[in-house]
Amino acid sequence: MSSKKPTVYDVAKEAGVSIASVSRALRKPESVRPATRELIDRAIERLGYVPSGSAQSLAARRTGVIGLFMSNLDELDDLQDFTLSSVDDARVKIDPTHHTDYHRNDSLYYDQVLRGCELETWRRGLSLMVNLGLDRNEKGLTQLAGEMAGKVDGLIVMARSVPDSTLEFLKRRVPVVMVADAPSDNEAGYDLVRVSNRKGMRKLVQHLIDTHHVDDFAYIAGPDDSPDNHKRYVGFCEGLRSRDINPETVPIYRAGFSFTVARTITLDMVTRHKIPRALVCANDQMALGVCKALTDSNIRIPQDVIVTGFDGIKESETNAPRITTVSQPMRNLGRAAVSTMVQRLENPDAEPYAIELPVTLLLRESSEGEISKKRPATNI
Amino acid sequence: MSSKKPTVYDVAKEAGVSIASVSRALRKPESVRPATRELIDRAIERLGYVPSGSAQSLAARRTGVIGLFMSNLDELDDLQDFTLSSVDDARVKIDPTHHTDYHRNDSLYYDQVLRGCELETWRRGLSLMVNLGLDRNEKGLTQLAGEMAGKVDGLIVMARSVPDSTLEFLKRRVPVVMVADAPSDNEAGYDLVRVSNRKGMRKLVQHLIDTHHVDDFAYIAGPDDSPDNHKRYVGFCEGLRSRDINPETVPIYRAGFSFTVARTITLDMVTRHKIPRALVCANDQMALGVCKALTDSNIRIPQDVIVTGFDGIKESETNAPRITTVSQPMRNLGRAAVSTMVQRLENPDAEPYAIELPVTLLLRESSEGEISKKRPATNI
DNA sequence: TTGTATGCGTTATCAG
DNA sequence: CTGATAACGCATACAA
Repeated sequence: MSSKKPTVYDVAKEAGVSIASVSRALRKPESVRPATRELIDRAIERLGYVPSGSAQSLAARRTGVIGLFMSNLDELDDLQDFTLSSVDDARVKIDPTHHTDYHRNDSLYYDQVLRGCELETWRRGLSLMVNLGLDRNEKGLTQLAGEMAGKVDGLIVMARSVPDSTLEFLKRRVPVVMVADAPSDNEAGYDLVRVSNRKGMRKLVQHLIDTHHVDDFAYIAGPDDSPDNHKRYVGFCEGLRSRDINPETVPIYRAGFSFTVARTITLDMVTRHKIPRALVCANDQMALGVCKALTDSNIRIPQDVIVTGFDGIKESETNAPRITTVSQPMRNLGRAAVSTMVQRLENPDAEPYAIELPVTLLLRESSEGEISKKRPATNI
Repeated sequence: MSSKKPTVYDVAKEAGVSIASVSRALRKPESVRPATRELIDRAIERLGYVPSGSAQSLAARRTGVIGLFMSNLDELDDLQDFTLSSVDDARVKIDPTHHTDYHRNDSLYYDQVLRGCELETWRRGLSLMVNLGLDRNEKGLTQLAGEMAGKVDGLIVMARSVPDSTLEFLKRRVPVVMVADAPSDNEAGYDLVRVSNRKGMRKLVQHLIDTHHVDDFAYIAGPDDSPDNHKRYVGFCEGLRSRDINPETVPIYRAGFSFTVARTITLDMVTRHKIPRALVCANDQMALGVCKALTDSNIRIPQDVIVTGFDGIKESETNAPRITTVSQPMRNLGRAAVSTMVQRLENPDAEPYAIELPVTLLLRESSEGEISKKRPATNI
């Protein structure tokens, strides 16, 4: 319809005032006489004027946008070229089996954190810009993240989605908040939002020992380069030591956070009759794989073997039996990240923040056996 | 560290060239002599220069950002004020029962569409800006969406997340792509991306009649103001008529897409002994509610009653029995929306697009009974 | 190929 | 309270 987007000039002319007044009427309405304000509002209404975000940002030196950078690479697996076509019919498909495509489960984790970011930015009147960092090489990643950094006031980065060098680069331009556990605590000049991996795992282990008198463990670990994985293992050891069990007596199996690998490993354990009383897994996916293997081998959970996970993904709850796990406050991770970023923006020179969110140990059938049905636990 | 962010001027000075060359070196590297390009690249590197997105957008008259506006209001229910605190411990909770908080299932739908948008914007080198439109009144909504419209090249709007008036307003400023079915086809001046609701439901009904000889239906409908719901019902009727069944003989129950309401309704039907051979639901949540009610009443699915859903959410697959449903290509909805927007931006004066994505009828145990285990169906 | 100058649409500073 | 006017950081047509 209208050929060009109206600008302040158009509005000013239409209202018979100067552009300065228009700007004021929008930003500080009380600083302009009601009569003229009325005039301006009308003009705006008539023209359908909407301020240009770019110009606003440029002049005000802030965008009101916070960036979220995530990687989760498994997306690439099923990223086929997509083109619009006119196919338009309903296909029929007999759906023969349960799709155990657990490989995409961490997407769910990201979704939740993302949702938390959306909520908190919304609540604060900010916008959220989301960018995936997929298959690119480091140079491409840096460039992509750089472009983003140019468009936002601050960047929230999910764990391990960019290499350290890129992070260094980004930090030079905008404040960065990492959502992740970090190798050492006061690592670098960025803020940190994380969960109590260590304490959660420790408490879990102590519970198994105190309540179920477990003294025969095995640990299914994630990838070595994952700080989360590391912290959980540390917590695991702490728990053991606190009850006078030497962690070095406990076998560790590395399954890289993978359902399939965990399953294979467990099947192998079954074959070799080397099954412990409790299998503690560094995440839920692996716990699910372990359960699958055990169930298929007619080994009872938890009567024969106790299985535990970590994260609290949906499947840990829909699985049979439901899996005892340490649930992360994923939504709140996102909200905390945004809140931290806002603080940082308001206070650029403060010391690096490092906030740690509490986790919740969820005791369920995979360790407790039958649980009496009380009222549902509230969850956040 | 560095007090101010470097600009083109800084780079130009550092490299001993003009700002134009710097700009060119970034935009069209081949249009600048390798030697000077090298010079510039070095300077950029040294200064850690990142172009200002705002300035770029302002000068280039495009932002490279696409906006996604969603509403899903159930978020508000659990949106408590969130503040950073130093709570830092692991809580323990006995998790006594399966949380059937199905009320949050459509979040999953949104997540998937969103994910599709992320993928496609990424693939095209664009950015995605996400905004929630929560509890605001119409005026607030319009303002929020308006602000967003000022920051993006185009706006993708999820079904029913803004009132029509707001839509009209937005359309005056940026191209709009709706993700939704629409009451009448060539409704207004915006583009449309939707799925074959009608055809999917029709095919489902025909299958039930042809294969299972069902001649005794009941229909569990969603909210009246949902075009999706409406189209599905139309398809339902078409399917019946195509097999010489008069749709008017089929009772309709309105459950507003709600698990709980559907469950209640079904329990009532059980009490009154008015259970048909097949219960066709307008979405999966309701189908899940129906199943719950039937199972609790010791009624067998599908031997006694066939139950079907629509959407293909995760729970339709993890439920026991798995629910026959018409699955929507949610990811592709997002990707199609972005693709459509890109086309629109390249071709502003084209006729309104209206693309319709095919759905897939997934036959599962809630209608078929035991299904032989073949290889898993591939899903996109 | 490279440099100069102008415009993009707002905000903000100063006078009036 | 209102109106000129100078940034804001970059792209680009035009000149050199």
